[in-house]
Amino acid sequence: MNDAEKMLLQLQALSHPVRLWIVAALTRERALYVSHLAREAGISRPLMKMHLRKLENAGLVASATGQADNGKMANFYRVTSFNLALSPETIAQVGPLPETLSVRGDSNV
Amino acid sequence: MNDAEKMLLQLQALSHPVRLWIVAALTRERALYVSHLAREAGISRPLMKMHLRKLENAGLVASATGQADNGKMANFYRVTSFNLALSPETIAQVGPLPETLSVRGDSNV
DNA sequence: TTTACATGTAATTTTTTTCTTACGCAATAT
DNA sequence: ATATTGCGTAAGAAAAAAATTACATGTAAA
Repeated sequence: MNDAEKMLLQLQALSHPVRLWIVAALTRERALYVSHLAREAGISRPLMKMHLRKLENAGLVASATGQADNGKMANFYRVTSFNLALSPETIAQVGPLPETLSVRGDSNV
Repeated sequence: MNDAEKMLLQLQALSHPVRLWIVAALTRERALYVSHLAREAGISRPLMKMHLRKLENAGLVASATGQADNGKMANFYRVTSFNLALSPETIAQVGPLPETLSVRGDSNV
């Protein structure tokens, strides 16, 4: 995966209100587990899991198994120390996205 | 519009390969008009217009009417000098998104 | 005048993403 | 034992985003 693809993946991961909230929550709380996050956010656990997966695929959060307050094993997430600088220059630098410049005929538009 | 909403709008605007390409192109070329951009990107003009509108709504590009090489009036776009720093800290700072914490009952999940 | 190229927009389809619901399994506490 | 709380996953509905297509207008050049 090149730089442009990675940047895109990170941007897509962060472009949702719930996922921004997750990052903020994990920044304040060090580590939280899935069910807990789902409750706090007011969404279902499967949905929370999907959001977390998206963030994890982009490398913005990481997961580990641990023990919750109540003794049950839980799936904890923490935020990674990413730093993404977005300016015209940094975007221009990463270069083209593969397959973005697909062959396509112009029409009467 | 608060900081969190603005950040989200910018993230959503940048989370698409074509729109990243547009920003890169406008960074290199100072200003380009819609039809020209559409041809270069290999997409239809209405679609290019939609992408540009999304970028413009986020304040990442700006438009102005001008004259193209061929004498025809054209709708030029240029990139603005935005600078968006994305890290756990900057995201945690912007605060909560309105209505993100909607009331919702837990179910058997 | 006809061709070419620029504009705008609306309606519709296609595709992707988001979200819900429902199932099953494991472990702890009552 | 039974309730509670954690986990995972898969199927399908709903919503949002992306993309196509088609129409209409204005102007410069051949």
